[in-house]
Amino acid sequence: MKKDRPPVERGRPRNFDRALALRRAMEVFWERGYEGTSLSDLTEAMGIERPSLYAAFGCKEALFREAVDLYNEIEGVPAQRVLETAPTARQAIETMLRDYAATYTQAGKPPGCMIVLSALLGTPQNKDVRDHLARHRRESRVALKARIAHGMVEGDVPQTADAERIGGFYATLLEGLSIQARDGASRLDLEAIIDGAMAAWEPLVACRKTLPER
Amino acid sequence: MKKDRPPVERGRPRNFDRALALRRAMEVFWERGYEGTSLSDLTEAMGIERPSLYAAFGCKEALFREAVDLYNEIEGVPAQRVLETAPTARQAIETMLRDYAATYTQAGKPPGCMIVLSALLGTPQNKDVRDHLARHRRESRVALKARIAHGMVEGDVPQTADAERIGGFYATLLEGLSIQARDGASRLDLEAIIDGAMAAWEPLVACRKTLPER
DNA sequence: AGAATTATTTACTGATTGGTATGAAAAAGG
DNA sequence: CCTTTTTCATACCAATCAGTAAATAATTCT
Repeated sequence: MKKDRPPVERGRPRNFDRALALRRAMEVFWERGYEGTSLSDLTEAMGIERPSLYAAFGCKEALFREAVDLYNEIEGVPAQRVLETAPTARQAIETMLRDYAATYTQAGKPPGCMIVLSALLGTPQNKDVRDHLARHRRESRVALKARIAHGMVEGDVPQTADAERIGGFYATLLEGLSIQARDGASRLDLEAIIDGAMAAWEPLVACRKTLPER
Repeated sequence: MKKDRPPVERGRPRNFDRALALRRAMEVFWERGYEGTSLSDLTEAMGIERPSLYAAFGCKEALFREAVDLYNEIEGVPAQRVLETAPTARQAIETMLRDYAATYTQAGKPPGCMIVLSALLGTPQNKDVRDHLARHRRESRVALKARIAHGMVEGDVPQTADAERIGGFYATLLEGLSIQARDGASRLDLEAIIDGAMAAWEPLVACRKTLPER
């Protein structure tokens, strides 16, 4: 029968919003990278205590992977989807690049791509995390090249084009855009770079694939 | 009776090979990044004990900056110099890109560019280190754009070209190459991407600068 | 209502971080 | 030779790292 509970109640117990907490975690990882984010950074941003974090997400690495998945769903999938919906390979790639340029420079969110930036280098013991992101990037490159190959089947890209080279080129540029964004480039800056990259389309697809010499 | 000596001289002669130790430190930072490298990693690689490191280099950040300078001298300056020596802007940029492609994939050395990769994201307290590298990257971009503008003066690039856009494009691609290299791309892979980027040269320089609408 | 269960918080773990104090060894100077 | 100065290595520092144990508060189920 203690009716007089202390007015200063330190922790009010309530179920926290797991999805919201994950979003907050994503933003911190996106901003600081995997190794640059401490558990204290996470709990503070997520508004929960440490044991709640571990109960809900397992460990730091598992939380990061969930955050990456969420990032991919929110920022990556929409930009990737246009690879399927656009009528030509050229439109698909240009639209994808411009979509990414927009997501890389959203106000109030960290610049650049989380999957590109958040675990590039680090200690040997976090190699799994880096490999995980590298696998994501690899899938993106494969999808890009596949879209060009698809254009060759559909006829909007010459049969003689080198899908591997063209895809590698645009994938490289796309990943470079993340660094530009981190270095302060605005959306318009990125758009100008994409203008340049798209000016390359015609000579790129016109260039015949050079057969391996053997 | 104490002899008058220069005030707290920092660079006293050491028994170990300072230049060699610095090279070793550079390689570790290059491989693992600034925050991914611990003092223990450094002392082990450098073959010296911790107090010797501090006596010779000051602190971790100062050592990193010296390592960056050394990296730039060994790997960066030679590739940059061609911007001055090549007869045309196009040759300058193509040669530079291919030189970098070679340095990014040297056997026995970490792939990619230390200045691009080794401190992109991290904790707020290391912001100075990231800014230091960002300044290096900015200078590279400026030099690239200046070389194109120089070509416009010399006549090998049309007066109507947009040096800002073209330079931004090639700088972005160059930084993307570092990530490709980290993801396992070979020198030939990078060369193929550069082939694509150079195929873009003609339409790029032919594209008139779009005046700002105001 | 009261017991059982679930959440959540405080406070802690051992390991590791960047950075030093201290004392031994070696060299230099007389 | 002995003393003074310089260089190195052991051992330590407080702070922070990721991860937990134990205890307390709130909710659920009778």
